[in-house]
Amino acid sequence: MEVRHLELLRDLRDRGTLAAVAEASFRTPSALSQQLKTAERELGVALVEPYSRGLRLTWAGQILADGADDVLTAVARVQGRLDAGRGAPAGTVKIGTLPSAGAALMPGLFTRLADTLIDVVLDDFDLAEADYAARTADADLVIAHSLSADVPAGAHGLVSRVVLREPIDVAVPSHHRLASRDAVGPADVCHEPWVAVPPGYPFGTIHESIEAASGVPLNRIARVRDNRLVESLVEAGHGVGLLPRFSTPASAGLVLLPLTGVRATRSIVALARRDRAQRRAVSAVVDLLAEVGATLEERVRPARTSTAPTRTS
Amino acid sequence: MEVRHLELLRDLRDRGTLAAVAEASFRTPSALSQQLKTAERELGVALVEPYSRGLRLTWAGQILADGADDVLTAVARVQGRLDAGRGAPAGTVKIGTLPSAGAALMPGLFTRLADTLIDVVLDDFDLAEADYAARTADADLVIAHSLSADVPAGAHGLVSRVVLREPIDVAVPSHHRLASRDAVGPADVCHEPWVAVPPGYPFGTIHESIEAASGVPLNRIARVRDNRLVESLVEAGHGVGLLPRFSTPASAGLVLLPLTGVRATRSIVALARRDRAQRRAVSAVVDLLAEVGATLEERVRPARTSTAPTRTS
DNA sequence: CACTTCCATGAAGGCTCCCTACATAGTTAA
DNA sequence: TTAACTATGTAGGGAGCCTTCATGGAAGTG
Repeated sequence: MEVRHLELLRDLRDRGTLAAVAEASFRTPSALSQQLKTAERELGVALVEPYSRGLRLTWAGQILADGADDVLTAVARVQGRLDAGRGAPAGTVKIGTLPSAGAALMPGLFTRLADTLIDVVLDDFDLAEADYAARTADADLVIAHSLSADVPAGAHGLVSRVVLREPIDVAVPSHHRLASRDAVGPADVCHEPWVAVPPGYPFGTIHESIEAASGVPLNRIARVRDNRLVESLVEAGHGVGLLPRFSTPASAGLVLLPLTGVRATRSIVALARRDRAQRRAVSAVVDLLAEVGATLEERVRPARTSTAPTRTS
Repeated sequence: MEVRHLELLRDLRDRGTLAAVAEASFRTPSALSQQLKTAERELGVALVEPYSRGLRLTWAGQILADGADDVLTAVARVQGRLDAGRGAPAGTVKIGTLPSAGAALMPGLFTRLADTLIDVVLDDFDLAEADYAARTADADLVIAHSLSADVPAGAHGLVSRVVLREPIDVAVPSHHRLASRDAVGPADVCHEPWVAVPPGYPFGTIHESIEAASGVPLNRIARVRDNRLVESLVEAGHGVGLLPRFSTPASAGLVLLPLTGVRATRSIVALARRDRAQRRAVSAVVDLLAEVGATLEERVRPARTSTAPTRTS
């Protein structure tokens, strides 16, 4: 039983096809196919079977793929202990993030990393909530979000940590009749024209909650994905929209109002595969992200406290 | 970090010198030396340092050697799960045993293995109690014994299981004045001539306990290791001796008497390295050994119950 | 102190095995 | 049917592991 084979089966389970694994590991499908054959010959069991255009793991293949998680985690743990004995964490951490959370967190992270030996390579992608988990195959750390729970869908078996709980506010133009309010509820905003999102996209559930709470179907004048686009439409007075509080830059043209009466918070979560999370540099970055997140929550909340008393839970 | 390197460091830790590891793995010391160099280059840390004639692990080497235990155990666990899914356990199990316990256990084990797919390769050696643990590097399973506790000295980090608790009896010639007794105490036997063991050998502690309990120094007419030799000297009427109850064949010439008043029991223990213990065939053999042990304990105890009531604890 | 023995290490070369390149065959969708 | 995707098989190059042989240091022995 060779670790190389275990790793291949894990990657095959995670990426689905041999071709995808080959591309990710800079090898040819042929090499991997031969490796599978070798593993099957050595173990005397079928590990994969043809399925549709590609392959599917047999029961034995699944056992080995799952076992690979344990083995590779154990290896990573040893590496972590070695690093710990050697001094400060170092190395390169590959981070993939959803853009808005990255905008809120990365500046603070980069500041904190300045006097460490850790380098960060940053990638960003805008995906459906359930698709972020799969990106942990490529990146050491994936910054995802979840609107319903504290751990996004599909993150089973991954290490996850909430680094920030971010309120989703209602954005209105600064000359709007509601602009001077401290907060708004569903009844206040249900008759406004809305800059909404395409079906299935993250904030959609909040739009639906407003409809459910007020009993009024929203007038969606636009369905866009990009938050900067939402901002510009709202600023121009075409309607109101939903925007995450910390990721939205202060702007003269619009005002963010806390939304009460419906759940309007998203959890920003750092996801990592178990083995990658064992790396000392990776766990250090997660700690720093949580620190940045706490700073953001602190910095904004007291600002409102000065004008109006807040309910501290 | 390659598993091959971890394994090498573990073996080096367990066997002491590169030459010993080389011999055990059918390679040359040169190959291993080069492998160590490669590992040090890849990790950027010194793993070994010259010490006396040989090598010594550095702190980093120790971390990796200990980590190897975890990693290789995880690998073995996967193998075990695979075997479990495949049906009956199979393969070859290498057993090393102390001779007397082997004599008691192996016949029953071989009987039970007859209709399985498991093969056993048997080796035997007579060692000091603390030296059995080291043999787990060579054999999958080591049958050792412990007179003081349930786990022999030096067995830290190994899987151990008591398969049999064996009383150590006083052997007297069949025409001896005590031969008709049901049991004897220190005061009964302290004035007899004794066939004893060399200093440091297993049963020595029991001889000393008899001296301590009776206050009489024993008259040791001989100091021998081999139990068959003890038997023949006792049968010939030269003195009395200590013999393990189950490992001593029924013989017309001598009688075994339970020894009361001092601790006179040894634990027969199956030892295995954590990774080897994960193999399905190995754990199956351990189960069978425990079964054989239970049978031995059962078969002998009720026999005495019929003549004299026993204290069941 | 010389001799022996047991360590580890280094250079040179063979050999195994892994990967790439290229060709082939099966499956799905347009 | 064609195109695009999958996996698989064969042939060949190359990296890396191991062996052989030689060297040097450390400990024990006469």
